[in-house]
Amino acid sequence: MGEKERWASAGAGLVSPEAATPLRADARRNRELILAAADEMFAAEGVGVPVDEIARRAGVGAGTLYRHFPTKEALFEAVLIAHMERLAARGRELAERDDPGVALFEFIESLAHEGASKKNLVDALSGAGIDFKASASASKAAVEGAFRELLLRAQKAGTIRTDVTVADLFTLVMGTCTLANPVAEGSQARMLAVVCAGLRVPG
Amino acid sequence: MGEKERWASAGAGLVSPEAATPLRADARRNRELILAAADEMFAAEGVGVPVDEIARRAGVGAGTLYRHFPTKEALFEAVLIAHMERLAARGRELAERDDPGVALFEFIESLAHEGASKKNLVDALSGAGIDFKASASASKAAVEGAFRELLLRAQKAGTIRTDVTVADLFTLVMGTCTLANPVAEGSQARMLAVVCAGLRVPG
DNA sequence: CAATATACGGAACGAGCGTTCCGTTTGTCA
DNA sequence: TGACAAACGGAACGCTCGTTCCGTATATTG
Repeated sequence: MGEKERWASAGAGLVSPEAATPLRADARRNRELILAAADEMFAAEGVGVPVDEIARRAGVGAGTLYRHFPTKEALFEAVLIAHMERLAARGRELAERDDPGVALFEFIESLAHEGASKKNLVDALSGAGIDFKASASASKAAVEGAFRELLLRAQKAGTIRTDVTVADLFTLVMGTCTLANPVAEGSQARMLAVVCAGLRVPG
Repeated sequence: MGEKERWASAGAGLVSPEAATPLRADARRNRELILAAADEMFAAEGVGVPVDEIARRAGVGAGTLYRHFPTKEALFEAVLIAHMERLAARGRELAERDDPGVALFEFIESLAHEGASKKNLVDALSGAGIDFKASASASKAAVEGAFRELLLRAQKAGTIRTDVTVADLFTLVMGTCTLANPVAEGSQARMLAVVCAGLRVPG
């Protein structure tokens, strides 16, 4: 009774209007704790972390976690959506900039920064074995849309070579994140420098 | 007894001299079938494939598989070593070339080609959560050594910017492989073009 | 403060998968 | 060809992990 629907709207996050019955205070607090814990754990250990561990980290029982997110995948999606919405917002903000070239480069940097050591986000954005449904794919589309506009503008301005696609860039930038271990200091910066240099129109 | 030792030398593959007791004919044949099946399955489905499925694909029982490779990880390692040895050989071959720049670019292409749609190799080479022991890390070192020499020569020749490291390049190139789905035709080629362009010394 | 729906915790269940065990088959060698 | 070690197949075991269930606790409302 009504629980499925609450889940659905909760999954959509900031997008939909508030659910019919507002959550009880402790429930809302726990929901946030779970999301925060999941974000950290997924980022640190990958999607393989046991659900119980996330629950423990959040200081709640497994049952509580499942009350809020009916499935591990749903939890994962909720975490991703938060990241993607932040990214999309950043993209829209950069679209206002004057120089399309530096706007694109700054977005690329944000992308890399957000994705660093978050293999989940990386996999999700590059589409590796993760199939989105409904709200999640909408968020992904928002990110891609913002990125596409930035790229197009920079290409029209003559700063960027015209043969690369949004998907190419996604993969390239995300690739620099898959190995974000603190091993090599400045490694990611150097890689991004190479990519950005390679993007400029030759000559 | 003596089985552990046979495993050890079998794991080292082409490197060590032949084991004391030569394998029976059917055993040798099955070993090859298992390796071939594992290579295909790992490449297609990732390291998550059940061992039983590999055994079935190879047309043997699970027990047989475990007789040859005492652990799933051992099987995985054996597959990887084969790939790495091929790569290292290619690197040594290219080190003979006249133009250090094109030699490096050709090696990068080989690397990308070998790694395409083989997430296992990608993860292994970039060091993502896979810890090698003994022979495997030797193979990895061989690949890295060959790569390092090619890079150094090209940098000395003034073709390649001097701030990038072998590790950077590994990550960058492997990044172009993580999404090798047949979605975008020519995507990998374009990405490699960007990377190679970015590697050249500016000006 | 009492009544009640809401939410909680954690034990228990079941599926999937790596690994082992053992009775049976087959290659090898005299 | 007969005997024996080597190798085989696949059922069975145990562990991990996602998910469910239910008795208990607590926020909310009048």
